[in-house]
Amino acid sequence: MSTAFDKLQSTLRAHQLSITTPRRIVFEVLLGKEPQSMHTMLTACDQQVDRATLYRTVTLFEKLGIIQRLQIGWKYKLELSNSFQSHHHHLSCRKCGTIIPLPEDEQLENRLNQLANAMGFQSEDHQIEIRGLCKSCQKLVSS
Amino acid sequence: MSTAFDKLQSTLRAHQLSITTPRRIVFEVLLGKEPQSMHTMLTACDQQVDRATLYRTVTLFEKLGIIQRLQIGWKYKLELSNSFQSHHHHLSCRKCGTIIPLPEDEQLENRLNQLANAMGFQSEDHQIEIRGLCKSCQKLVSS
DNA sequence: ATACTTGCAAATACTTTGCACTCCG
DNA sequence: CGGAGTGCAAAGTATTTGCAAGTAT
Repeated sequence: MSTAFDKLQSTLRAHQLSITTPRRIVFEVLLGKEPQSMHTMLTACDQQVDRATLYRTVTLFEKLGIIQRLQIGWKYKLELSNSFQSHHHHLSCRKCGTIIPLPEDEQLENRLNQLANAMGFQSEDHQIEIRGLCKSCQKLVSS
Repeated sequence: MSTAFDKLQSTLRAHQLSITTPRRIVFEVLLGKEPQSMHTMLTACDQQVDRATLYRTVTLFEKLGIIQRLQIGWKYKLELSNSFQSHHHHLSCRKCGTIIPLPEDEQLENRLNQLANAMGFQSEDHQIEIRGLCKSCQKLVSS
Protein backbone atom coordinates (compact mmCIF):
# COMPACT_ATOMS: atom_id res chain seq x y z
CA MET A 1 0.00 0.00 0.00
CA SER A 2 1.08 3.55 -0.64
CA THR A 3 1.61 5.27 2.66
CA ALA A 4 1.46 8.94 3.51
CA PHE A 5 5.19 8.68 3.92
CA ASP A 6 5.61 7.53 0.33
CA LYS A 7 3.68 10.55 -0.75
CA LEU A 8 5.97 12.83 1.20
CA GLN A 9 8.95 11.26 -0.53
CA SER A 10 7.55 11.65 -4.00
CA THR A 11 6.52 15.23 -3.32
CA LEU A 12 10.04 16.08 -2.23
CA ARG A 13 11.60 14.24 -5.15
CA ALA A 14 9.29 15.98 -7.59
CA HIS A 15 10.88 19.24 -6.50
CA GLN A 16 14.43 17.93 -6.44
CA LEU A 17 14.56 18.25 -2.68
CA SER A 18 16.37 15.88 -0.36
CA ILE A 19 14.66 13.44 1.92
CA THR A 20 16.47 14.16 5.15
CA THR A 21 16.10 12.96 8.69
CA PRO A 22 14.75 16.27 10.06
CA ARG A 23 12.12 16.44 7.34
CA ARG A 24 11.04 12.91 8.07
CA ILE A 25 10.78 13.62 11.79
CA VAL A 26 8.75 16.79 11.30
CA PHE A 27 6.37 14.90 9.06
CA GLU A 28 5.98 12.07 11.55
CA VAL A 29 5.27 14.51 14.34
CA LEU A 30 2.27 15.79 12.39
CA LEU A 31 1.03 12.50 11.00
CA GLY A 32 -2.32 11.47 12.40
CA LYS A 33 -2.34 14.16 15.05
CA GLU A 34 -4.58 17.11 15.74
CA PRO A 35 -3.20 20.54 14.75
CA GLN A 36 -0.16 21.44 16.82
CA SER A 37 1.62 24.65 17.75
CA MET A 38 5.24 25.29 16.84
CA HIS A 39 6.13 24.92 20.47
CA THR A 40 4.46 21.53 20.72
CA MET A 41 6.15 20.36 17.56
CA LEU A 42 9.52 21.50 18.75
CA THR A 43 9.06 19.57 21.98
CA ALA A 44 7.80 16.55 20.08
CA CYS A 45 10.92 16.59 17.91
CA ASP A 46 12.79 16.27 21.17
CA GLN A 47 16.29 17.58 20.48
CA GLN A 48 16.38 15.83 17.14
CA VAL A 49 15.49 18.88 15.07
CA ASP A 50 16.87 22.36 15.57
CA ARG A 51 14.50 25.27 16.04
CA ALA A 52 15.69 26.98 12.87
CA THR A 53 15.35 23.78 10.90
CA LEU A 54 11.83 23.28 12.18
CA TYR A 55 10.81 26.75 11.00
CA ARG A 56 12.50 26.24 7.67
CA THR A 57 10.89 22.85 7.21
CA VAL A 58 7.44 24.14 8.11
CA THR A 59 7.79 26.98 5.62
CA LEU A 60 8.95 24.56 2.95
CA PHE A 61 6.18 22.04 3.64
CA GLU A 62 3.63 24.79 3.51
CA LYS A 63 4.88 25.95 0.10
CA LEU A 64 4.77 22.37 -1.13
CA GLY A 65 1.23 22.01 0.13
CA ILE A 66 2.20 19.30 2.58
CA ILE A 67 1.01 21.13 5.64
CA GLN A 68 -1.32 24.00 6.40
CA ARG A 69 -1.50 26.66 9.03
CA LEU A 70 -4.71 27.18 11.00
CA GLN A 71 -5.89 29.86 13.32
CA ILE A 72 -7.23 27.90 16.26
CA GLY A 73 -7.70 30.17 19.19
CA TRP A 74 -4.99 32.71 19.70
CA LYS A 75 -1.88 31.32 18.03
CA TYR A 76 -1.70 29.38 14.80
CA LYS A 77 -1.35 25.64 14.63
CA LEU A 78 -0.16 23.25 11.96
CA GLU A 79 -1.54 20.07 10.49
CA LEU A 80 -1.05 17.96 7.39
CA SER A 81 -2.94 19.38 4.44
CA ASN A 82 -5.85 17.94 2.55
CA SER A 83 -3.67 15.80 0.31
CA PHE A 84 -2.49 13.83 3.31
CA GLN A 85 -5.74 13.58 5.20
CA SER A 86 -9.32 14.20 4.15
CA HIS A 87 -10.54 17.76 3.88
CA HIS A 88 -12.17 18.82 7.11
CA HIS A 89 -12.77 21.68 9.50
CA HIS A 90 -12.53 22.08 13.25
CA LEU A 91 -14.59 22.60 16.32
CA SER A 92 -12.57 24.12 19.12
CA CYS A 93 -13.68 24.21 22.73
CA ARG A 94 -13.05 27.56 24.34
CA LYS A 95 -12.93 25.95 27.76
CA CYS A 96 -10.67 22.92 27.55
CA GLY A 97 -9.04 23.78 24.24
CA THR A 98 -9.81 20.44 22.63
CA ILE A 99 -9.90 20.44 18.87
CA ILE A 100 -12.43 18.16 17.21
CA PRO A 101 -12.30 17.47 13.49
CA LEU A 102 -15.58 17.85 11.63
CA PRO A 103 -16.32 15.30 8.90
CA GLU A 104 -16.39 16.69 5.38
CA ASP A 105 -19.80 17.96 4.36
CA GLU A 106 -20.71 18.31 0.72
CA GLN A 107 -23.57 20.73 1.27
CA LEU A 108 -21.30 23.08 3.22
CA GLU A 109 -18.52 22.92 0.65
CA ASN A 110 -20.93 23.57 -2.21
CA ARG A 111 -22.45 26.55 -0.54
CA LEU A 112 -19.04 28.08 0.11
CA ASN A 113 -18.09 27.72 -3.53
CA GLN A 114 -21.37 29.19 -4.70
CA LEU A 115 -20.89 32.24 -2.50
CA ALA A 116 -17.34 32.83 -3.66
CA ASN A 117 -18.35 32.46 -7.30
CA ALA A 118 -21.20 34.89 -6.86
CA MET A 119 -18.62 37.48 -5.87
CA GLY A 120 -16.49 36.75 -8.93
CA PHE A 121 -13.85 35.27 -6.65
CA GLN A 122 -11.86 32.22 -7.67
CA SER A 123 -11.82 30.04 -4.57
CA GLU A 124 -8.82 27.77 -4.08
CA ASP A 125 -9.02 26.82 -0.45
CA HIS A 126 -10.77 27.72 2.77
CA GLN A 127 -10.75 27.10 6.45
CA ILE A 128 -13.44 27.13 9.07
CA GLU A 129 -13.21 27.19 12.81
CA ILE A 130 -16.27 26.79 14.99
CA ARG A 131 -15.76 27.88 18.56
CA GLY A 132 -17.93 26.89 21.48
CA LEU A 133 -18.22 24.21 24.13
CA CYS A 134 -17.49 20.53 23.68
CA LYS A 135 -19.77 17.87 25.18
CA SER A 136 -17.87 17.44 28.43
CA CYS A 137 -17.50 21.14 29.07
CA GLN A 138 -21.22 21.70 28.51
CA LYS A 139 -21.90 19.34 31.40
CA LEU A 140 -19.44 21.05 33.69
CA VAL A 141 -21.05 24.43 33.10
CA SER A 142 -24.54 23.24 33.94
CA SER A 143 -23.57 21.27 37.04
CA MET B 1 -29.42 57.61 16.81
CA SER B 2 -27.45 55.10 18.79
CA THR B 3 -23.97 54.94 17.34
CA ALA B 4 -21.43 52.16 17.51
CA PHE B 5 -19.57 54.46 19.82
CA ASP B 6 -22.48 54.58 22.26
CA LYS B 7 -22.44 50.84 22.31
CA LEU B 8 -18.76 50.81 23.17
CA GLN B 9 -19.41 53.15 26.05
CA SER B 10 -22.22 51.10 27.49
CA THR B 11 -20.24 47.89 27.13
CA LEU B 12 -17.37 49.40 29.07
CA ARG B 13 -19.67 50.86 31.71
CA ALA B 14 -21.44 47.55 32.14
CA HIS B 15 -18.13 46.13 33.28
CA GLN B 16 -17.14 49.09 35.41
CA LEU B 17 -14.37 49.97 33.05
CA SER B 18 -13.26 53.48 32.22
CA ILE B 19 -13.87 55.16 28.90
CA THR B 20 -10.40 56.45 28.20
CA THR B 21 -8.84 58.23 25.28
CA PRO B 22 -6.66 55.29 24.20
CA ARG B 23 -9.66 52.96 24.20
CA ARG B 24 -11.64 55.40 22.12
CA ILE B 25 -8.81 55.77 19.62
CA VAL B 26 -8.32 52.02 19.25
CA PHE B 27 -12.02 51.63 18.64
CA GLU B 28 -12.06 54.38 16.04
CA VAL B 29 -9.14 52.85 14.23
CA LEU B 30 -11.15 49.69 13.74
CA LEU B 31 -14.51 51.24 13.00
CA GLY B 32 -15.71 50.67 9.47
CA LYS B 33 -12.37 49.26 8.31
CA GLU B 34 -11.30 45.93 6.96
CA PRO B 35 -9.42 43.64 9.39
CA GLN B 36 -6.09 45.13 10.36
CA SER B 37 -2.84 43.79 11.74
CA MET B 38 -1.41 44.94 15.04
CA HIS B 39 1.29 46.74 13.16
CA THR B 40 -1.19 48.64 11.02
CA MET B 41 -3.23 49.57 14.04
CA LEU B 42 -0.20 50.79 15.90
CA THR B 43 0.71 53.00 12.97
CA ALA B 44 -2.86 54.20 12.65
CA CYS B 45 -2.87 55.21 16.31
CA ASP B 46 0.06 57.38 15.38
CA GLN B 47 1.95 58.02 18.60
CA GLN B 48 -1.28 58.50 20.48
CA VAL B 49 -1.40 55.01 21.97
CA ASP B 50 1.52 53.13 23.42
CA ARG B 51 2.36 49.69 22.09
CA ALA B 52 1.70 48.05 25.44
CA THR B 53 -1.61 49.85 25.80
CA LEU B 54 -2.66 48.75 22.34
CA TYR B 55 -2.00 45.11 23.20
CA ARG B 56 -3.79 45.46 26.52
CA THR B 57 -6.75 47.16 24.89
CA VAL B 58 -7.02 44.57 22.17
CA THR B 59 -6.96 41.78 24.74
CA LEU B 60 -9.60 43.56 26.78
CA PHE B 61 -11.85 44.28 23.80
CA GLU B 62 -11.58 40.70 22.72
CA LYS B 63 -12.68 39.47 26.15
CA LEU B 64 -15.59 41.90 26.08
CA GLY B 65 -16.58 40.68 22.64
CA ILE B 66 -15.96 44.06 21.07
CA ILE B 67 -13.39 42.84 18.60
CA GLN B 68 -12.36 39.51 17.13
CA ARG B 69 -9.15 38.07 15.86
CA LEU B 70 -9.03 36.48 12.42
CA GLN B 71 -6.51 34.34 10.63
CA ILE B 72 -6.11 36.06 7.29
CA GLY B 73 -3.03 34.75 5.58
CA TRP B 74 -0.13 34.18 7.91
CA LYS B 75 -0.60 36.63 10.70
CA TYR B 76 -3.81 37.40 12.53
CA LYS B 77 -5.81 40.54 11.97
CA LEU B 78 -8.40 42.33 14.06
CA GLU B 79 -11.83 43.70 13.31
CA LEU B 80 -14.91 44.76 15.24
CA SER B 81 -17.03 41.79 16.21
CA ASN B 82 -20.51 40.86 15.08
CA SER B 83 -22.22 43.09 17.62
CA PHE B 84 -20.71 46.15 15.98
CA GLN B 85 -21.03 45.17 12.36
CA SER B 86 -23.07 42.51 10.64
CA HIS B 87 -21.87 38.95 10.84
CA HIS B 88 -19.80 38.09 7.80
CA HIS B 89 -16.84 36.13 6.50
CA HIS B 90 -13.91 36.93 4.26
CA LEU B 91 -12.45 36.20 0.89
CA SER B 92 -8.74 36.87 0.80
CA CYS B 93 -6.72 37.15 -2.37
CA ARG B 94 -3.44 35.28 -2.17
CA LYS B 95 -1.92 37.51 -4.82
CA CYS B 96 -2.71 41.11 -3.90
CA GLY B 97 -3.76 40.46 -0.32
CA THR B 98 -7.09 42.23 -0.63
CA ILE B 99 -9.72 41.20 1.86
CA ILE B 100 -13.30 41.14 0.64
CA PRO B 101 -16.19 40.78 3.05
CA LEU B 102 -18.78 38.16 2.14
CA PRO B 103 -22.44 39.04 2.80
CA GLU B 104 -24.11 36.97 5.48
CA ASP B 105 -25.71 33.83 4.11
CA GLU B 106 -28.43 32.08 6.02
CA GLN B 107 -28.04 28.75 4.29
CA LEU B 108 -24.34 28.65 5.17
CA GLU B 109 -24.92 29.64 8.77
CA ASN B 110 -27.64 27.05 9.21
CA ARG B 111 -25.53 24.27 7.83
CA LEU B 112 -22.67 25.12 10.14
CA ASN B 113 -24.95 25.00 13.15
CA GLN B 114 -26.46 21.71 12.05
CA LEU B 115 -23.02 20.15 11.71
CA ALA B 116 -21.86 21.34 15.11
CA ASN B 117 -25.05 20.14 16.75
CA ALA B 118 -24.73 16.75 15.14
CA MET B 119 -21.41 16.40 16.96
CA GLY B 120 -22.94 17.37 20.27
CA PHE B 121 -20.97 20.59 20.18
CA GLN B 122 -22.47 23.83 21.43
CA SER B 123 -21.50 26.38 18.81
CA GLU B 124 -21.04 29.96 19.94
CA ASP B 125 -19.15 31.54 17.10
CA HIS B 126 -17.22 30.67 13.98
CA GLN B 127 -15.01 32.15 11.36
CA ILE B 128 -14.42 31.35 7.73
CA GLU B 129 -11.67 32.40 5.40
CA ILE B 130 -11.82 31.61 1.71
CA ARG B 131 -8.49 31.98 -0.07
CA GLY B 132 -8.04 32.33 -3.79
CA LEU B 133 -7.85 34.97 -6.47
CA CYS B 134 -9.88 38.16 -6.64
CA LYS B 135 -11.38 39.39 -9.90
CA SER B 136 -8.50 41.65 -10.89
CA CYS B 137 -5.81 39.11 -10.11
CA GLN B 138 -7.61 36.45 -12.14
CA LYS B 139 -7.28 38.68 -15.18
CA LEU B 140 -3.60 39.31 -14.59
CA VAL B 141 -2.86 35.62 -14.44
CA SER B 142 -4.56 34.80 -17.71
CA SER B 143 -3.07 37.69 -19.63
C1' DA C 1 -9.85 60.36 46.89
C1' DT C 2 -8.72 56.04 44.86
C1' DA C 3 -8.98 52.40 41.96
C1' DC C 4 -8.38 51.76 37.20
C1' DT C 5 -5.16 52.91 33.26
C1' DT C 6 -1.33 54.33 30.90
C1' DG C 7 3.55 55.04 29.28
C1' DC C 8 8.05 53.69 29.51
C1' DA C 9 11.58 50.51 29.68
C1' DA C 10 13.02 46.07 30.46
C1' DA C 11 11.99 41.19 30.06
C1' DT C 12 10.13 37.32 27.29
C1' DA C 13 8.74 34.84 23.49
C1' DC C 14 8.78 34.00 18.69
C1' DT C 15 11.02 33.87 14.11
C1' DT C 16 14.67 34.68 10.85
C1' DT C 17 19.43 34.84 9.21
C1' DG C 18 24.64 34.18 8.39
C1' DC C 19 27.91 30.89 8.16
C1' DA C 20 30.74 26.88 8.67
C1' DC C 21 30.03 22.06 8.72
C1' DT C 22 27.45 17.73 7.27
C1' DC C 23 25.01 14.67 4.44
C1' DC C 24 22.26 13.18 0.37
C1' DG C 25 22.34 11.94 -4.35
C1' DC D 1 32.58 15.31 -5.15
C1' DG D 2 29.25 19.37 -4.91
C1' DG D 3 25.36 21.50 -3.73
C1' DA D 4 21.38 21.18 -0.73
C1' DG D 5 20.39 21.09 4.12
C1' DT D 6 21.51 21.54 9.07
C1' DG D 7 22.97 23.29 13.68
C1' DC D 8 24.43 27.01 16.29
C1' DA D 9 24.51 31.48 17.74
C1' DA D 10 23.29 35.95 17.00
C1' DA D 11 20.04 39.35 15.07
C1' DG D 12 15.28 40.71 14.36
C1' DT D 13 10.35 41.03 15.55
C1' DA D 14 6.45 40.54 18.35
C1' DT D 15 4.30 40.50 22.78
C1' DT D 16 4.15 40.85 27.80
C1' DT D 17 5.19 42.70 32.33
C1' DG D 18 6.64 45.71 36.48
C1' DC D 19 6.08 49.92 38.21
C1' DA D 20 5.72 54.91 38.90
C1' DA D 21 2.80 58.48 37.31
C1' DG D 22 -1.69 60.00 35.32
C1' DT D 23 -6.78 60.12 35.05
C1' DA D 24 -11.77 58.83 35.07
C1' DT D 25 -15.57 58.50 38.14
